[in-house]
Amino acid sequence: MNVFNNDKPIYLQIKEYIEAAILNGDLSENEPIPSLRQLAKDFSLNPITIANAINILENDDVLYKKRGVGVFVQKNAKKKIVSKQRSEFIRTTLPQIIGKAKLLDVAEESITECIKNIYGGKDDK
Amino acid sequence: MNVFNNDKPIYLQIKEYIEAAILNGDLSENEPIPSLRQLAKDFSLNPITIANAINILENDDVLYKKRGVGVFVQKNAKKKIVSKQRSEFIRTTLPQIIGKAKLLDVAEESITECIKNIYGGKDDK
Amino acid sequence: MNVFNNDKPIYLQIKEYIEAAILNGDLSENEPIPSLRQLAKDFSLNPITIANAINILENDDVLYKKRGVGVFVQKNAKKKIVSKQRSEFIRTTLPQIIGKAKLLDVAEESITECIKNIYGGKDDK
Amino acid sequence: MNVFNNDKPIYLQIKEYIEAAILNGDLSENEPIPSLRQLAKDFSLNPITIANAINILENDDVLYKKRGVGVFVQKNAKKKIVSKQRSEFIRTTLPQIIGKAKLLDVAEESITECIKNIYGGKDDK
DNA sequence: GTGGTCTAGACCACC
DNA sequence: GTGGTCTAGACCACA
Repeated sequence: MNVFNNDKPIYLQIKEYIEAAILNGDLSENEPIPSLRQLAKDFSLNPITIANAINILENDDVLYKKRGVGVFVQKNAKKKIVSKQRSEFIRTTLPQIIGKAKLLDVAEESITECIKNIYGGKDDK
Repeated sequence: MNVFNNDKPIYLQIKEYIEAAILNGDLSENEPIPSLRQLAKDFSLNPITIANAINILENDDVLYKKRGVGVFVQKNAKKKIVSKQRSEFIRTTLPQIIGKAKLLDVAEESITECIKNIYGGKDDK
Repeated sequence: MNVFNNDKPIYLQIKEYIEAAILNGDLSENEPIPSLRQLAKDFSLNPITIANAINILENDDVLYKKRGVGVFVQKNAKKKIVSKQRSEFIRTTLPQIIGKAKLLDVAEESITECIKNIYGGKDDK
Repeated sequence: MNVFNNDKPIYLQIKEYIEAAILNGDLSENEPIPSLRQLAKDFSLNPITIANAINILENDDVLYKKRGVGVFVQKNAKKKIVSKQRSEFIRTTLPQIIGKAKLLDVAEESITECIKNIYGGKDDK
């Protein structure tokens, strides 16, 4: 019935959904996104909930609005999203996780091994 | 002004704070932790919030209460915390995070550097 | 991306743009202004929005239309605009703004400097 | 019936009301402001409308929230409000107004005289 | 058609 | 008690 995770506000999930759509190219720069009401209908949500998500992305310089016309994807939106998430990740998530690892006595090698597995072998890329 | 992250319930942050204090040895097994009121004062929090965190840890068998005396760290509390969390951490959290790092194009070196910073030199401790 | 201020209706911004063009001589009396379609194209706007602005200025006796020919600047348009606005400006807007400046502790010099910048040297024009 | 100006969104008027209350000392730094629901009742507004205003001020670093406790005035809120409004004023309003004055052929002296009147004589302060 | 704002009323987690 | 979120439905200005 509900595609949304109950642990997070829906508007944040919508925000992430839009970001993902931009990142994978479903929404192109300088192109309009579906109208607020359309999205609300698609997700069976109140338009305000959608507006909430869009306003955050407008603040983040990922979307812009044209009065009476619609909502558009900013130029370089992709770059902005990635760089914002990356800096946030390096500043906050990463030290937090590594700190927890240390507290849990996770061997340094366990982590580096995990990195190697995921980042691929020497000439994987 | 506020040492707490507004995205997480404060009682969970208190719980994690106490766990961390046990893991890194600030709180020793069979020793009392600071009184509920003391903690509440230290963090400028409602005692109920502290009690909430303590009750969870009592349920987890990490703390135990002596009526009229105080709250104590269980024997083997460290082991309990670690064993409860480490395997899941290595199995789930770690790959998830490293995966996200790769998605965000975080340089492998950024991660290893962070590890060095937190884990410190080999005989740091 | 967007030359327009989102806080004001675009048609008002267009109206002010045309008035300014008349005041500073870019549009001369009894001469035609660019066609509605041209303006719409120039600003990437819906022609209706332009028409809206023009209609207001027609009502104000600043522009007049010749059917099938175009839109023209009225004789004495400049005078009309100025007389309509100047006395009110000096009587109301100016003291209001200077009052606000004082409230905000804006240095008197900041204002006089701004005046110099915009009014230019005495024989600037 | 309605103390609010219909030309502006109510939530902006509430925002300005709170800012004014901070500026004139009715709300002190590090002190809580009336609860969202109280304000809603006082103004006969929907709590969401109040929340809207408060969220903007939180973003502006003028207010901060404590979960389940209330909303508080930031340290230096006064300074922040003034400096923000001042820079905005100097950057935007001032050049706009002076520009309009020039278009309207307002004599430079009319402006400087107005400034003198409002900023006071030489040793007014 | 578009987005912006507001209401009334509800339920939630948290302190 | 606090703020956070969501709905359903309404009315507005604007393009």
